[in-house]
Amino acid sequence: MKKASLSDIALRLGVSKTLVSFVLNGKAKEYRISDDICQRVMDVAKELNYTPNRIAQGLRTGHTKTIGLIIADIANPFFGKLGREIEQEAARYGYNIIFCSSDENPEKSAQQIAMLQQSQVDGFIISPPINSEDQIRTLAKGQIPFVLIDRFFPEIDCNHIVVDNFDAAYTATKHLLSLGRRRIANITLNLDLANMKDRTDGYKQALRDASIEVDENLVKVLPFSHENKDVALAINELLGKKDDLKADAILFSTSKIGIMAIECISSLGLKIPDDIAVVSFDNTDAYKICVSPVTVIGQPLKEIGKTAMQILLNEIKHPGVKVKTQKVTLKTEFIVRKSCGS
Amino acid sequence: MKKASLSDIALRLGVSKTLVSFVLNGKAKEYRISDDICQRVMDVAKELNYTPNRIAQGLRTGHTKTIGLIIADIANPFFGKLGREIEQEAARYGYNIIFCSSDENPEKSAQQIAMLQQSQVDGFIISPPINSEDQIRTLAKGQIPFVLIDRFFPEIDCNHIVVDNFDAAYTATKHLLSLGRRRIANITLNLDLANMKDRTDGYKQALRDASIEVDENLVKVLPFSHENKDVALAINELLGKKDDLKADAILFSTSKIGIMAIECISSLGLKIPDDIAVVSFDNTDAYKICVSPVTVIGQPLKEIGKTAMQILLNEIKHPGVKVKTQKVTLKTEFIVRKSCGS
DNA sequence: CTGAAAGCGCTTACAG
DNA sequence: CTGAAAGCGCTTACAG
Repeated sequence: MKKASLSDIALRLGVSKTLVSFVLNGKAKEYRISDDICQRVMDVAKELNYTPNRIAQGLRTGHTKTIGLIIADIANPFFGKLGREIEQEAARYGYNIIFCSSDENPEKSAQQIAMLQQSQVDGFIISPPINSEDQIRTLAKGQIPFVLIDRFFPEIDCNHIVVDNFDAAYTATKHLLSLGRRRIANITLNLDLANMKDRTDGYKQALRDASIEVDENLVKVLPFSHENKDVALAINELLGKKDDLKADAILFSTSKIGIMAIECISSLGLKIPDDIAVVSFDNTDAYKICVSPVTVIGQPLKEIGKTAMQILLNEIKHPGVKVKTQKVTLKTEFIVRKSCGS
Repeated sequence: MKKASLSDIALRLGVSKTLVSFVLNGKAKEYRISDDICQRVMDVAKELNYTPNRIAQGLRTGHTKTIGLIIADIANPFFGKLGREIEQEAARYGYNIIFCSSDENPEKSAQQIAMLQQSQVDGFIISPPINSEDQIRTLAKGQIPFVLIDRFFPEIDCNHIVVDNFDAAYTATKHLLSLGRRRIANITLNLDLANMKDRTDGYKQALRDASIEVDENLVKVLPFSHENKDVALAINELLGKKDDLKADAILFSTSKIGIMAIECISSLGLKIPDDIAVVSFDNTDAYKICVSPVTVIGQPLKEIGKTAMQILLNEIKHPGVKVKTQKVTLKTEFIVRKSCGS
């Protein structure tokens, strides 16, 4: 049994599709359609189990009520939680989310953007990989609203909502310093990524402000597709040295790194915080039940997701009107647990 | 600057849309279109930066190349990882995924199914909440292919792909028994959910097979929306008793429960596995860095996701032909770590 | 080999 | 108050 369409209802009632459309879209009073006919349309619609074809609506009206979300990896709890917040906010306004995991790969994200454009999404929320500047620039020239999250490109003028990464890393590093740690390391990802760079910059600045020279050997940069062995190598280089060359604390720039690193540290038989203090970005669940619960920099995921959707929906509502680009920087929350000692 | 359409190309070249459509869809040789014209169409398409409107294609052809995914919560790493596998497999065939988190709420899932139907998805992958039997039954009567994952309704004949929950729980419980544990508890979710029921059933059977009477006081059933306090209450009831009434081991039926429970156990100052042995469903990252790395029942997420998509795509490819419903049960992997002692 | 035409299911000026 | 008609951008019989 095929789905009922507008004309099925119209035919049945001997009225025009126009009428049916008006009634079903709540424009009955606007067009002063008689209560009688109005009621009959509704009745038949219910009887036929009518439900509008959004694809047809989309073709006609030009908006599909779906938005495209491109993040690094939906399996990463950080992005999963962010996705959830975005979904929730979107649902409140009847929008659907198509998600795409880019794996921080600009070729993939380019292809995903193209695909989503073909699908006529009404807007994008993107966590752009490195080397995707051109894609974003092209997007900025186009008509489809979008907002960047988690990172952005300082040189591109467009909506974005990020977190004060510099400040967060600075705070975390100072915390470590205040507890007497001096050989503080940082394990991070490709520094071409603005957020990662800011984190490492904040870390370095805190050291300098404490008159400690930055030792580049203590900054380990991992590839995006890092696996346990990459992390293990970094940990070995950091901790497998003589006492006065060894790191006595580590700042992890992502929780994915942190989890792998802690697993590695434990397997080496080292104790946190006694042998090594540890602090990490992202308040992931794993850190709560860790050998030594991890002191973290928590990000306001709810606020990021909600704000991103709000900005997007606002632009979708008012196409053409060039509102000021929204550049939002949110504060993080520093949560002290036991992994830094006391 | 508006997006170029088929007719823009046709107009420019003074040919018909038909022709352009044929060329761009790789049917040039099938319709023996001259190489010359073929080339010119391609050139103009590139020049105009043409890209097909999938929404229009969808309206015309009846398939949108998008599939709807309904799971409990994309922020839950279990579903996040599953979503990732599904996305990956879907992408290989040019399909997009719209995801919806139902929160195990049947009203929400009903609404999401309706929404996705209106969006003309080509198929569904659903992890159905309790009390959604009617929705699934209705779906089964309809034309849109779908496959259930993680749980299913034994009385409804439809595609599903699940894991041998009974066997997994049985194995885990036997493991605990073999290590001398006798007062083994189980913390689970609403047992109306088939997978949860199977887990608890497997647990009970293992006890019976070891001639141990099942003590219903040791089975704690939490609401779906459980929070720390709910888990804390269960833990207190299990461990806050006199020695011979106290549980000496717990099987967690989900990792979400497990993580909360372990956090709670730690905060009580109890040691795993000395004070209490612990084993859990789902090999989540958190368990690897846990106070005492947790022995788990790992699910074959990759295979679940991949198989589900395969079944779905196959049905989409062959509409109408009523293939046999696919009912797949996969094996789990029992991974022994330190949380049960030795 | 190529084109005119219909139609997917809707919305929305326009006309009366 | 109501309807005929156009059109969103495509695909696909059908005809020549």
